[in-house]
Amino acid sequence: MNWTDERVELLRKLWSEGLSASQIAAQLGGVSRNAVIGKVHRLKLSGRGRTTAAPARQKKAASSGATATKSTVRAASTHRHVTASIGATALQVQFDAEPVARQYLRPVENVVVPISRRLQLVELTERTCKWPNGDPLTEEFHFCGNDAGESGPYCSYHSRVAFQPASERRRPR
DNA sequence: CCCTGATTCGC
DNA sequence: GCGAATCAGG
Repeated sequence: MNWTDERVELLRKLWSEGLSASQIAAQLGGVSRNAVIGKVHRLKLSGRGRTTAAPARQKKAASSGATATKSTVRAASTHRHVTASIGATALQVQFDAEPVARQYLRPVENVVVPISRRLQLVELTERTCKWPNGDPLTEEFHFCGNDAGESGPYCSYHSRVAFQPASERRRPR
């Protein structure tokens, strides 16, 4: 892959939008994050507000079933578009509009999908949750992307949804 | 360990 | 100019 004007332009755009080098590399395709960083420097584009950083970590996969409660309860509040940026990683984290909307229709336990990192297919790694959200034919489509550990393809939440034992299955009715 | 950007240096 | 290897840090 060579740096065509278009690719450089896209690089400039994404970099200015605050995406990390690895994410930009993923979207450009054919280049490593190092390649992106190197190019950024050569273009003298470094430093965009927040310098050095790596606070994009959604820790705690929970070791016992107790932890799961937290996220479920929290999201139940309101559907404010909490545009939380995780440090330098300007991932636009928001609550899924659809799932939250159903909340008032059925105030049952575990109905809300936890925060999604809204990753594109190319951004998935071996450790990101591959639970798909939305219609694959629309722009809205994305993957959960939260930490999936190494025990499976999904995060703790989606693992429970996907591999729900028949005994625990509550008939949605 | 995961990830982040920064620098170096052989190609 | 390019980018893998390496460094420094959260």
